[in-house]
Amino acid sequence: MELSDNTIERICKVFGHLALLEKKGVEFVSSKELAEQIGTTEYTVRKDISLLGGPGYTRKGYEVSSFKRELGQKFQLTKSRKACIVGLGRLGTALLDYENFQEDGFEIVAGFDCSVNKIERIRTNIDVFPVSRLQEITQARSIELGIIAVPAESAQEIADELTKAGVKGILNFSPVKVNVPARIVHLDMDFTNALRFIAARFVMQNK
Amino acid sequence: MELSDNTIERICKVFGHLALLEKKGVEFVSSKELAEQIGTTEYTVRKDISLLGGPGYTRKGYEVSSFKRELGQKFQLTKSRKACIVGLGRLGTALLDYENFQEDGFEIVAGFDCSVNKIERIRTNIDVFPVSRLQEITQARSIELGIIAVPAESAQEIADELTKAGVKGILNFSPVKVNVPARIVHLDMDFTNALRFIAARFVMQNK
DNA sequence: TCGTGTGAACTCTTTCACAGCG
DNA sequence: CGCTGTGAAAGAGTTCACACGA
Repeated sequence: MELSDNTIERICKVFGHLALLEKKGVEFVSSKELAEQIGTTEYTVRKDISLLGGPGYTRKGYEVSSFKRELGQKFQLTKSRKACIVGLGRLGTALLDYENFQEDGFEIVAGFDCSVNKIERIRTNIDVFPVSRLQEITQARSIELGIIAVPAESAQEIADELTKAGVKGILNFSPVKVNVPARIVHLDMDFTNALRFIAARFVMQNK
Repeated sequence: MELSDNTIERICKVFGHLALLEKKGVEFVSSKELAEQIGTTEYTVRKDISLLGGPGYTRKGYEVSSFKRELGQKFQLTKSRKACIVGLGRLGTALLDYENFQEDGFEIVAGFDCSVNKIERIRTNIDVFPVSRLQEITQARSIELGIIAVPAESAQEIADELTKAGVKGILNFSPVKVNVPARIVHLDMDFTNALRFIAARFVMQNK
C-alpha cells in the first residue's frame, strides 16, 4: 500500500492531536473533530484512516488511547529517535533547548558548529562538538536525524556530511534547498519563503 | 484567474532563486534549472509561469532580472512588509535577529512578550513591548504580519489578539493549529510535526 | 440513530506532446 | 535548433453517498 505525503503528514498531525487529547483524559474523538483540529475535512480524515485499515466500529468515534497506540506502532512514532543540530547560531541554540522535541519522542543528543569559540561559550546540557567530528559522533551515538541550522552558503556541505554520516532524515532550516539521495527523507523549512508565501497569498486573495 | 497554493508556493521559491541568481550575476535560466533548484519538474515550472502569462520567448531560458522584477510586481514581493514577533523565548529572540528576513523585504519592527522581566533583559536593536500593547503598536506601526512563537497553551489567544489588531497574515511556530478568520492567511510551522513526518516517511519508505 | 468505512464521482494537479518563436 | 507556452491526457487527491455495525 502506498500512502501519499499528504496522508502521512495528516496522520502525523492526527497523532499529535491524539496525544493531546490523551493527556486531557478525553476518551473518544470523532473524525469531524479531528478534521477541525488538523485543518481538513472529516471525509479526508476517514479516508486516510481507512487506507491504514480503520481501527474498528464504535458509535462514539475513535477510541483515543488505542488509536494513538496503533498509529504509534504503525509509524514507529513511539520509539525515541536521536537527532543532532548542526549550526549553533541563534536558531540552532534555540532548537537545542526546544522543549517540545523531548516531549514527543525526539531527543537532541548533540550539537555541532565550526566555530570553536562558539562551542566553548555555549551553555546547555547537550554536548556540543566541532563539525569535524560530525561523522564520528553521529555514528557513535546512532543519530538518525540531522537538523541543519547553518547559513545558506554551507547548507549543502553539511547535508553532504550528514549523508556520509548515514542519517536517515534531514530537516533543513537554511534558506536554500539541499540535494540529498532519495533514500534520505528531507524537508526544507524556509522561514523567509513562508513569509513570502503568506504575503503572495493575500495579494492574490484580494484580486 | 485562480492560482493554487502549490503554484503560489513554487512561484515564491522561484522568486527566491531568481534573487540568488541575480546576485551572482547570472543572466538567463531555463525552466529545467529552476525546477531542479526548487524541487519540481520543468513541466510544472513552465505551467506555473504560463498561468501568470509567461514572460516572452528567448532560446536561452528566462531573463533573470526582468523576470524577477515581473514576479515581484505581480505578487508585491518587492514592497517591504512589516512584521512582529510575539513570544520572546529562545525561538522568538532567535527570529528577532534572523538576518535573512531583512534581506528579503521583511522587516521585524516589534517584539512582544508577556513577561516584563524578559523584556528588560533582552538585548536587541528591535523594540520590545508587553503583549498588552500588541494592538496599539501593531496599528501604530502598520504591521501586516504576525509571527507566533509562544508556547502551545497561549497560541490561540495570541492569534486572536493579532486578528483583532488587524494583521493580514500569521506565521505560527507553536505546535498547535490556530483558528483565524479565512481572510487572514496563516501557515503553521510545527517543528515536532516536521520531524514526525520525516520519521514516518522513512518508516513507510522501507516497507 | 450515530458515526465510521469505502467504492465511485468528481475535481484538481501534474505530465506530456508538440507547435511556435527567436 | 533550443527552449518556451499550452491544450489535452493521465494521474492524484478529495468529496460524496450510502451501506453497515454498535
